[in-house]
Amino acid sequence: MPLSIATWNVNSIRVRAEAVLAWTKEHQPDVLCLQEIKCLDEQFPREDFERLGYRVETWGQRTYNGVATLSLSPMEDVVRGLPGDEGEAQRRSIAVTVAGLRIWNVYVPNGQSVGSDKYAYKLEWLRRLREVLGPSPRERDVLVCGDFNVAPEPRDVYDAGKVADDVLFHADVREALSELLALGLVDTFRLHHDEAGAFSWWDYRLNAFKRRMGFRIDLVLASEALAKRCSGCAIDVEPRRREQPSDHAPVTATFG
DNA sequence: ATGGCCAATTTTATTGGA
Repeated sequence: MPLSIATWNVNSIRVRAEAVLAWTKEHQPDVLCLQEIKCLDEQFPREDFERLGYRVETWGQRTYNGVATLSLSPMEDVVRGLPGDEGEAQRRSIAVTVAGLRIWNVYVPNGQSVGSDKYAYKLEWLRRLREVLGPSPRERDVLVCGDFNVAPEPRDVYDAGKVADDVLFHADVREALSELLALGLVDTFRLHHDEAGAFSWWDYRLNAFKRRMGFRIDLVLASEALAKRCSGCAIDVEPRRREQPSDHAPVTATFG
């Protein structure tokens, strides 16, 4: 049975509720992973999505971060956060199981600037994600999707020379992403597209979207067994063209 | 030229994002 999984950093669900609801109604992904909901669990517009047939699991926080996973089918074994999170930790991940498929929804830290404390936290967070996934991608069907805040390769940024020291493309974070992939995960977009210039995020400043100055940092990673059944992966840039958009575009992968 | 925009809160500035 075909299954579609979408991931979208919405940059505040309260500002974007109408746009996200319209997109969800139009595309009806089986599972929708949202990042940067920027609200408490009780502020999430749960009922609006339930009216579209979705179950809703949130891991929100005030002001920053926050993730939510929505599913047309029941979700089991919901795990909020990562091992090692402190009591007041940033809320950046939620894992659920849908039809036997383990789905991690992640919002990897941005890192602010190379060499900063936040950059160290980004690398440490990626290490903890790798540890919690452990050998699972080789043992079962696993998806890890979300905003990774890392562009994997030169063809995933608008100008690899210009952004070599960018916090989204620096060698250190790309190495950390490589180590995650080495667990047995596949970047599903690259199963179906070889071209450069396909991006999922554009800075609000600099007129970056119109100038095609983007990064592909929103990814759907699939365990190798699952990747064999991946029938497509696409970035939908339409929502980014509209009024008051998120700075990220949604990415949808489908499995046969 | 190293900034510009956007969202939330601490709101007429500041912080963080990416």
